[in-house]
Amino acid sequence: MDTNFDKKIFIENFKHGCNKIQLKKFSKGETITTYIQKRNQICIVLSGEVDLIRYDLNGNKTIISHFICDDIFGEVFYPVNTNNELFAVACKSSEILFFTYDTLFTKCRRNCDFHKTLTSSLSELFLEQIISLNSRIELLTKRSIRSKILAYFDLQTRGSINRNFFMPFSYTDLADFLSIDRSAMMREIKLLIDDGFIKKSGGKITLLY
Amino acid sequence: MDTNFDKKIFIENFKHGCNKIQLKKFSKGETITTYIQKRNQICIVLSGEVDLIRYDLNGNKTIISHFICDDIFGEVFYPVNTNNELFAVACKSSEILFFTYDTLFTKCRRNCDFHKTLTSSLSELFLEQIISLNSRIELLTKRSIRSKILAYFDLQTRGSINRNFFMPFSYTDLADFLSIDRSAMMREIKLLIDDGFIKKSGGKITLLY
DNA sequence: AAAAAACTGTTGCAATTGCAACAAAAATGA
DNA sequence: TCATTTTTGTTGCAATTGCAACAGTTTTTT
Repeated sequence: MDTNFDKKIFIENFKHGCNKIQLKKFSKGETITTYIQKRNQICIVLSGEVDLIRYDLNGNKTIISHFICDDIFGEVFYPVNTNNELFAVACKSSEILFFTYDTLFTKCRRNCDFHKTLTSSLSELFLEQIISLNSRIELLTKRSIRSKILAYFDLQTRGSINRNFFMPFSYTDLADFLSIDRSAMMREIKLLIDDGFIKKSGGKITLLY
Repeated sequence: MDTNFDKKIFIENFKHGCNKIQLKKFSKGETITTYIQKRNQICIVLSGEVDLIRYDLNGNKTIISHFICDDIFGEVFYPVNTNNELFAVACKSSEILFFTYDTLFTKCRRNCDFHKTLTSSLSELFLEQIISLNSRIELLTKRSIRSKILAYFDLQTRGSINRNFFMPFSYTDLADFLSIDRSAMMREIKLLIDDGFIKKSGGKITLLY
């Protein structure tokens, strides 16, 4: 993700003591936050990676989303859901910025510049988030495994001249992301190779069409 | 959708002549806009309803999303896509507010209050949008037709005491929204009725579990 | 009021997809 | 370094799902 969001300004301002925002560090496996309604918490990933996890009534674990640097997450982005709790867990050691949504629209005691920056940066971040959600929906609404895969590959090669890319995560995770069975996905990828649509060596995929 | 977005202020300010924002009316079937990259257009539905439509290479029509009052749409929310064009079309006679994303961060000639309101309202609208996209993803990632339907019904009955609701759109459209075959969906709904999970009379659904 | 269009309800059949299960390879970590 | 865990790759089989097709309703248009 390539935002205009200026991390340096954030951290700089943070150091100068805005009292409404907190920066915390987490090591791998630590729970960053649980999604509790009405706390209005917003989190931004400054470094590291974060999984958003749900445990359903049967105890099954699902990774709902995966956040990387500059991504924004928090319970305010989710519809009210009484059925099951969501957890944000650090996959790597990560630095996370915390604040509440209300914070943005009230001035802090020092009336710091941070708030002004934050408010305008936030629209930018929200927008990035919307684009990324829309593109995931675009993939999820494809009606077959083949078209899901191709659409994903296509998205990854946008802007590349050679029409190739390296998988940003494992095939197991890709199946999860596209909400399809892993083995069925692997089968379909093999068929795509046999049909001469793509080439694959390890994590490198090249489109041939 | 229940936003804090204050339409009255918008329109009031518009009348007072902010030169960066346009209000246009469309009658049913009219094309409101085509999604052309780099124009950075943002639209807000003040009244009426709007479909976002894609025609793919085979000429198949897909309704990608359906916007109602207070919803926000525009090409800035979509990833770059060279394959096929998107069209926003009025389903009913509609009033739409137009402006560009850049507009928000530059003052208009009159330095009007509108901009201030708009900027802060916008975060609110963006947030609503993110919540609604997340909840759609939640539905789309369910692995079976039955669980998709139940999750949708569940979402609709949130907050209702009688655990019932009226379909906000046709069953045909619901199948589209959940990205499943309509006949397969109808079959599954019948099974849910037979299994005693739900009750259905016309567009009214009651959950029995 | 009649005609046309869109939506609902249903079904048999075929195709895709998910599931279970396993071996091999790769990555992790003790 | 060796042991353990995770990921990849593969397959047969069963189940779900999509497709096609049609009749009956309802809604919209002329």
